[in-house]
Amino acid sequence: MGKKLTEAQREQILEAGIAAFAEHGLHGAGMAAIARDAHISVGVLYKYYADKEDFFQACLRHSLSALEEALAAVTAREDKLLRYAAGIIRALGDFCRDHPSHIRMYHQITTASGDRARALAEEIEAVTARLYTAYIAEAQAQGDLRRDMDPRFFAFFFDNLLMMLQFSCCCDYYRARMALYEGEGPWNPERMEEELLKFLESAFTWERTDIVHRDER
Amino acid sequence: MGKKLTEAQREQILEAGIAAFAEHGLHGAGMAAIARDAHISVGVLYKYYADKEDFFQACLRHSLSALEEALAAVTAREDKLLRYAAGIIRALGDFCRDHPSHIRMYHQITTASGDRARALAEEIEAVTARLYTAYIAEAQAQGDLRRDMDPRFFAFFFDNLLMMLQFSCCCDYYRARMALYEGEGPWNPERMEEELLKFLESAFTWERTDIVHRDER
DNA sequence: CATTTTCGTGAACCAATATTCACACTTCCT
DNA sequence: AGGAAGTGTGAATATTGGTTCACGAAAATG
Repeated sequence: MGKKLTEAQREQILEAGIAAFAEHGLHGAGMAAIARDAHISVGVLYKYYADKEDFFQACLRHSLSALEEALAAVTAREDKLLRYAAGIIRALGDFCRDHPSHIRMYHQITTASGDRARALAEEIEAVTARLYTAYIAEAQAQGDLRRDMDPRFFAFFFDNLLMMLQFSCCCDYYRARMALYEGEGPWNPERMEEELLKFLESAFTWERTDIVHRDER
Repeated sequence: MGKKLTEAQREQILEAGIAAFAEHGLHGAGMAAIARDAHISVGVLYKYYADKEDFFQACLRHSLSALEEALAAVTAREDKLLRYAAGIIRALGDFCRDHPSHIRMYHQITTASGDRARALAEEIEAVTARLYTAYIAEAQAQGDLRRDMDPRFFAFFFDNLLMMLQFSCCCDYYRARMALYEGEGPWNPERMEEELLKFLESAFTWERTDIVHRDER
């Protein structure tokens, strides 16, 4: 009908794209289905975006800016390592609840290969990687972190746990997998955050000494 | 032409399928390409397997039996928790080196959704989930594990770290991501295993007490 | 108000690919 | 050896899905 698209519609298109890429993968998502979900025609997708790849890039940038915003708030606020970790965990948990399909899309992206994978990893992970590494190195210098480990490994393991937390929250496969560990007593998000913090606290601070050791039974 | 397939050829077909599913995903892998890689015609795929789904299931079962074998050896051998953890880490590291495409295929599988995801998670993860949970609960009863945390969470976090380790070893995206943490000094597998064990050891054994605490600066 | 430009539409086109099937070659049986 | 049964082949078929484009409707222009 010729009327120009509103800002809300453009947003709707990107969200429809994210949902589709999240559900069916970069290759599996269909442009026709995306257009239908966004209540526009396929033609308009190709007016605004050169092709499927270009559209996907737009969806990704749209999502990343929301994520960066959520994390920046925590980084500005906290300075003690464990409080920082707690803040990040909380912020990511909220993001999972607000935008589950974004997380699912990130997960789909991890199946890329070759140069494509490198470029995407750089774009998506560079922010948090540098953020965590700098923070953790600083904490070690301040004495808030054990000194017998390379801080880069800490940042890496920390991020590994956070990624799995997000996937376990949003992706069907990882949800089903988590259910296997839950058994009869299901976990709630608060409980999960609390236990992960306990786990991290000891991994962060405890150092093996020759004085402290348990019986060798 | 017309000669019956040898056992080696049947193996070759399954490996070609695994490589294809690993590279392009369940949906993206093409039967024609699989046949070409396995040096057989498409027709034979449909003689041995009803359809693509059936063939995929055969590939999965083939791979899972190899994985179970690798893990069973460790479970039978070790009984002390940290030695067990070290054995599992080592065994999975070896498996990654020997069969990287199998790990990549597992990763692709995690993008499934709905009932499919549940069924696959059950099939793939149930073995390790039960294994780790039982082992860790036992270790806690024996006093090898801190008592202030639910053992199920330990098993879960432990497996989370192991999954990420495997993906970081085999999948392009996760390799690129790990490189961001490595910086200029790349890590070798031994170093990684060692650092992960240190990380786990403190998380496993350290308990917060009111006596020990650091300055609040 | 007439004309031009911009924008959205969706049927049509085309490339990719899962699946089938008539054929040919091998093996087995008598 | 001769025929029957079994097995692999790959061109042909049908379907799916990305992309294009001629059309019509809305805004902009004068």
